[in-house]
Amino acid sequence: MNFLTKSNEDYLEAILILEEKYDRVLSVNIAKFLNVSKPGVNRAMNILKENGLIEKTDYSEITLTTKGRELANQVYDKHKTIKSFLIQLGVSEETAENDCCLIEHVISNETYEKMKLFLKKETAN
Amino acid sequence: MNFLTKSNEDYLEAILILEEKYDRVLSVNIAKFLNVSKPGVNRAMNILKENGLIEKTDYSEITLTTKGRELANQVYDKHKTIKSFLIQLGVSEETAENDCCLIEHVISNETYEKMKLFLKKETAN
DNA sequence: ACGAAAAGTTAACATATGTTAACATTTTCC
DNA sequence: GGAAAATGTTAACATATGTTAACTTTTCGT
Repeated sequence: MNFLTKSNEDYLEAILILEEKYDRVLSVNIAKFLNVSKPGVNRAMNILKENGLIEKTDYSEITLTTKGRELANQVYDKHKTIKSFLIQLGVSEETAENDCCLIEHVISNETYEKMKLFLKKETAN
Repeated sequence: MNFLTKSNEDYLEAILILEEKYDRVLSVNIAKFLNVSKPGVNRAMNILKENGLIEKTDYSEITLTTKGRELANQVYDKHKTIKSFLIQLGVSEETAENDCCLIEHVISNETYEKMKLFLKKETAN
């Protein structure tokens, strides 16, 4: 799907989620949201920036570029779809949330498509 | 489920699979099977040995201990169940094989149980 | 506006995992 | 039995990712 590592995909996704929730996104918010250290966030932001996915200067807040927002949305959509799929399977909301974070990084597009198909069928009833 | 990393779980599983197929398991077979280098196998074997999961001396073949075999079977069972689940979902055999290798390392027990339940229901028809 | 608190950065370190190159040992086969 | 091939090991390196400690910059409150 893209050129980011799992970890950086998570950072990117977190920015989108936090942006929807608050007016601006600070490193410290990402750190708290993902339960990682501030230097961890800092390094990830540099990588996202190098890849043209966010805009940021030293000590500034973080904003998604158009490209970054698109990619983040793709990742987040996948996240939400897999979560719904797991819930449909009978998994609890909490576990679904945890597991989908991990599954979203490893499954093929084919499996992802089949999950969407399954959801469509089940929801039709 | 256990104390091994994903990677070492893969190495352990590979030993079980190769053991079923051939009379004895050599490092080079594992390297070919997993598509990794010989030093990679060597290091992993040392870790498995330290954890009492395999028996091996320098330059010797590799055998699973009772504990190692049990754990390998647990991992492999999970592998096979997830693969069946994906195939039941409509995923191709090849993709199912690839994806289950990755999924098996990340899903919770709860999700795993739901997959088994789903399979049981579907197979009942 | 200034000092304290909060946030961000940098440097140094740790671990997991993969690699290649070089070397050691074992196996195979004439 | 000895040389060549196969296999195994070690060392050195690379990358991804997380950490803590120390420092810098910004923000906030009075």
